[in-house]
Formats: sequence, C-alpha cells, structure tokens
Amino acid sequence: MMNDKKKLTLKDIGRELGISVSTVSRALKAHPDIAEETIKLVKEYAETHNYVPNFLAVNFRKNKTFNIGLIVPELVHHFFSTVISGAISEANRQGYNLLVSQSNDILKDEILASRAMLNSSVDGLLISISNETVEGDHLREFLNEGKPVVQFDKITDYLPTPKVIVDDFDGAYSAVKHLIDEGYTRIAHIRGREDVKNSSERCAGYLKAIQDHNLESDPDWVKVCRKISDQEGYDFAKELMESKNPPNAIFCITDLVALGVLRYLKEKGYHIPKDVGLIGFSNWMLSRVSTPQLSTVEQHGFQMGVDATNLLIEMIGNHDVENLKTVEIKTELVIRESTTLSKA
Amino acid sequence: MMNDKKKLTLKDIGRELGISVSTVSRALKAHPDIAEETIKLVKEYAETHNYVPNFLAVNFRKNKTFNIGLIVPELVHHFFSTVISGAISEANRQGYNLLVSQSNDILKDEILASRAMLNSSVDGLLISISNETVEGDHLREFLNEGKPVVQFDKITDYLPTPKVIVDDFDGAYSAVKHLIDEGYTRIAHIRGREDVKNSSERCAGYLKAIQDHNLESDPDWVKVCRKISDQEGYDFAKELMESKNPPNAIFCITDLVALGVLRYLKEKGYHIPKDVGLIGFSNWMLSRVSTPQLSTVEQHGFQMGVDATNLLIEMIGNHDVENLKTVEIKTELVIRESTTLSKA
DNA sequence: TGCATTTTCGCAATCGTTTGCACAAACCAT
DNA sequence: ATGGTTTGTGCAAACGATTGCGAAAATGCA
Repeated sequence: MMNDKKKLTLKDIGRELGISVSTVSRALKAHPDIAEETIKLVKEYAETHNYVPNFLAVNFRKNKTFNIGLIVPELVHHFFSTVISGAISEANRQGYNLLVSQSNDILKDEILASRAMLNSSVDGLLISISNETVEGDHLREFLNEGKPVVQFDKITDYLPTPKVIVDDFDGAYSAVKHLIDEGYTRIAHIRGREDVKNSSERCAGYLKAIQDHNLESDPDWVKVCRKISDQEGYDFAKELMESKNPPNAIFCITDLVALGVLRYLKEKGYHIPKDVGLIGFSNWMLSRVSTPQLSTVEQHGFQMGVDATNLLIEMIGNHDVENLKTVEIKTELVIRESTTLSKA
Repeated sequence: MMNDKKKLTLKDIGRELGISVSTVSRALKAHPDIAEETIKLVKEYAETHNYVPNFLAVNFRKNKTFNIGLIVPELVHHFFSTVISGAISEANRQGYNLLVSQSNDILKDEILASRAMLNSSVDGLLISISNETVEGDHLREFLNEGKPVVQFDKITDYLPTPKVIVDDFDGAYSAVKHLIDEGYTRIAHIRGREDVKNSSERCAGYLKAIQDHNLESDPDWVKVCRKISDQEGYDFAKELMESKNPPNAIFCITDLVALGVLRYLKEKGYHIPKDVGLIGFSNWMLSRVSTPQLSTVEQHGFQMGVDATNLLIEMIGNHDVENLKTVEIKTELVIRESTTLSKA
C-alpha cells in the first residue's frame, strides 16, 4: 500500500484560502509586504495540513542543492572515516547533506566520482585526492562552473583552492623529538612514497629533528613503503634489525605499519620499549588496543572534517570571494607504552 | 576569477540550430520521431559545445534525484564503513549517488538525519537503525511518501520493509562449533545487549552449538557488554578467568571485545591458543594484525552494502511492488592463530 | 493527380516555487 | 476634496527539461 498521496503545494493552499500562490509563498516566509493577518492564516493552514515545500522545485529555482560532495581515496580507513564523520556533523549543522564517494586511489575512479557529483549538482566539493591525481582537470570543472572545491589531507598545489591539512612536519618532528627525549639515539623511519606530500613532510620533520639534536643518521634507516601495509612494516623491521647498524627506535608513517614492526619485534623477542622504541602516526584504534600500546600522533581528523566543511560552505555563500587560505591543523603527541623508556 | 559561465541549455542549442527546444530534447535521446539527420546534427552540436543537462531541472521534472540516503549508527566503524563502501560502489554503478549520515546510536539524531534526507529528496533510504529506535515513525514518513526503505544489519521488525542481514545465528554457531572441533570444552561468551537483535542471535547460536554437542554450560559464562568496548572485554575476561569455574575458550560478540580479552590473557601469562581459545566476530583489520592473530567470523559487509543498495534501487524502479524480502548473508569462518589448538 | 499515410517537427502546458512589477485600496496631509 | 504615499495583493514570467497533441511536409499508392 504505497501511500502515494500528492504532496500539498502552494497552489493548493492558495486555492483553499482564496489567495494567490505568490501571496502564500511570501506569507510563509513572513515577507514584510504581507499583512500580519494573512501571514498567520497561511502559516496556520500550512502547519495543520503539514505543508512541506517541494525541495526539488526550490533547488531548481534557486539553482542550489544544499548537498556537498566528498571524495576520499578510501572509505574503510580510520582516519578518513573520522574526517567524514566531522564533515557530516558540520554539514548537517548548517543544513547541508553530504554525498560521499571514494576513489580507491585510482585516478579513473576519482574522475568518475567527481563527474557523478558534478552532475548530481552538489554545491561544492571536499576532496582528498588519490595518489594518482596530479593535474586535477576534473576538479577544475567544478571551479569552471563556479562551484567551490576545498582540498584536505592529501592535496595538490596545482589547484587554486583552499586546503585543510595536518601539520605533518611538526607532528613528525615532535614524535621524533619525543623519542630523543626518552633517550633513544639511533632512530629509523619507515616512510611512504616520495610523491605523496604527507609522507615527505613527515620525513622532513624526522630528518630535521635528528639534525637539530646532532644524532647519528644513516640513509639506510629510511625505508619507503609503497602500500602502507603492516606486512611492509614487518619486512622493513626485519631488514633494519638484521642490518649491520640496527636502530634502537623506529618512527613509522602510520600506526598500521608500526603494528607490523611490532609484530616482528615481538616475534624476535625484542622488548618494547626497552630494546626498541616504536611510534606510529594517526592514532588509530589499533594503536590503543595493541600490546604494548603504541605511542602515536593524533591528527584530529574530526576537526579537519569540520574545518574543511566550514570553509566550503563559506565559499558557497560568497561566490566571488577568492579564497586560497590553507588551514593547518596541529597534531598532538599521544604517549603510550611503546616509547616510555624512562618508566619501563 | 570565478568562471560563472552560463551552462548551455536546450534553448541555446535550439536557437543556434534553428530548431525548437522540444526537437532538441528528443533528438538528444534519439526519439524515433526525429529524423536521423537532425539527431546527428544536434548530438554533434551538443558534443562539441559540451552540453550537459541541468540535472536540477531534470530531477524536478521527473520528481527524482538519483540520490540514495544511507544512515548508520556509527561511521567510524570497520563494519559499517565496509558496508558503505559496498553501497557506494553499487549505487554509483547504477548511476546513483549516496548521501551518508550517522545517528550515533541516538534516536533524536537519527530522526534529524532522516528528516534532512527526506527533505533533500532522496529517492530511497538505506538504514541500520540505532539502538534506541523501536517504532520508527520517522521512517514511516518515507513509506508514506512512496519512498522505499531498506533496512540492513541492525533492523526492527516493526517496519514493513525488506531487510538485509547477516546470518548471525549461523555465524556464531559455526564459530563455537569450530572451538569445539579444536577440542575446547568450556566455552564462555561475551555478548552484547539483550535488546539488540544481532547480539541475541549470536548468543542463540552459541547456546545451540553448546547444547548440540552436549558441552558443559554455565550461566556465569555469558557476560553482557553494554558498550562493546575492548575494556569490557578485558574486565569480563578477568571476571571469567578469576571465577571458580574458568572457561578454556571465549567467543566474543566482536573483535574489539576479543582484543580486550586478549590483552588480559596475555597480561596474566595465559598462552593462546594453548591455555585459552579465543574467537571474535566481524573480521576487523584489528584481528588480522594482533598477536596472536585472532580467529573470527567474516560478515561480508561489502556484499551487504551491495545487496541492500540493489534491493532499494529495484524498489525505486517498481514503485508499487510490495517487497518484504529478507536477504540473509552467510558468514565465513576465518581461522587464525587464536583457536588453532590442534596445530599449536 | 488526388488522397491517405507516414515522417518530422513545433506549440504549449507542465512540474512548484520565486520574484519583479503593476495595481487597487486605504491612508495621510494639505 | 485632491493629490500623494503607504500597504497589501495578484499577475505573469522565469528556471530547464519533458511530452501530449496537432499540424506541416514528405511520401506512398492508386
């Protein structure tokens, strides 16, 4: 019994009340031109008869959808889902809905997803680009139609849009500084691909911290992950520890990789944090429930989602404002068991 | 330099080509009434001038948005984000976009989210209800407007909608049977709240397996989590193992809880799987990267997202079809180190 | 050649809401 | 009373695409 009852329209109300459609429309938004009396009459009728505007018509008329698009490389990912959570929260608060899609880190998929969103007429786009995205012509299409784009986390500087990013450099620096403060002297880093900005920033922060404290550094102590998997962590840990010059602490690009490292170290009987210090990045749930619990760097993903959404909605409002601001979100060191040598 | 160039409309094309709007419209969809020649002409013009229909207008006219709403209790959750991933994939494949929102397991938020979606005019809704949802009047509003709803995972039988669920009973049964096959005889269960269907189903499967194999059972072996946290797992493990009648295997409602159990057991020096067998549910990434790796039950969340979306889109097509089918997705046992006593 | 089809296209209404403008009624001041 | 302002309302166009219907042009057949 699909109850396909026709929805009430302005025309219906006008007919019933013996007034014109335009008056009804204006009365409902309490336009100053309309008599108080009429406004009350209309509003009451609308209320009791449960009038709800046809948003398809409104959107069409206003050329606005109150929908925002969001594209991430991967949805099933602690950090990104946290960002999305923040974006939804803020979008809803401001009366917007969020359309979500993912690129699987494949450019072709990202283009498809963005086209689908452009078509479905979102008012703006939040995007964390795929590893394969460089030029981003598909994103320019948004700008060409006057629809704002805000990049977050994984960004490209090729596109003239505002950006919301984590201060990766600083986060990495303080993670490594923490290791140093705890007394570790031979610190390795398992990083991500060179062409991904976040991973380069973190690596730079790592190097700077080492340098600032005049610690030994060894090119062989920097390993490059391609897939950011725990298995890579395991394998690189093996490589590092079996080398002629093994480190006594490892800073990993992300918690998952650190967990792989942890697995290797425990398997070989190393004591953590006594023999080897270990710190990750991102503060996934993983890091809190592992044994020992992993020290890590909180990225405030929720806040990133909120900020990016805010920026975007602001731009949707002021169409003509050229906004190229970059918001940098400060990280926060989360110290747990895997690095607290001083208390071990 | 917001490039607010007006988009090309049918009217523009008609004017340029000296034909009427209606002919242009029909030509673009190769209507049989239109001459081949005209069709080619129009299509070529549209192509080279990059015509793209104004979907706001189309949607308004057709009273359809090609958007689907999806609401889950929690977005930052391995299982749910996996389901969403499947839903997005299938929705996009069929030309739909997915609007995502979350209820935080709070009824009030769920109502807000569903209203927002109803307003923004989705064509249908996928929902996994919050723990607080019982009657679901806010979901009836969808049905009343002729918009189909499909429930998945966390469902209520009060609503006349199709459902896609995991065969929790069977999954739990086979998990426990696996423990039994491995030689465990005293099996405890840490379950979820009684008023949540999934957790009751799993508990029922557990009990049935125990009973079918004539194993000892003890009411004190069934513990009830309220928040499904790892800390609860830790605490209940302590309770269980310190009791007068400690079990030698534990089946947990979810991997996270199992991880808490694992933490306790390792802390107290129990060997897993030799001293105590441990199996979780859901196959989160957590379970694969813990030490020892956790046995668990794969729920095929991605498939659930795909199936639910499929069902919904089918119903959007056939508005009048009364579809109350329930799709039950089979689970799959994932055997890892934490239960393989026979090989330990 | 004349009439009946068929082919091809345009007119105009429609979806529901918004909004510029005109206009009538009511008011005020001179 | 006259002219001018204020107040309240309605008319009609507009947004862009779709579609039923009618009509002109082209074709077929006798």
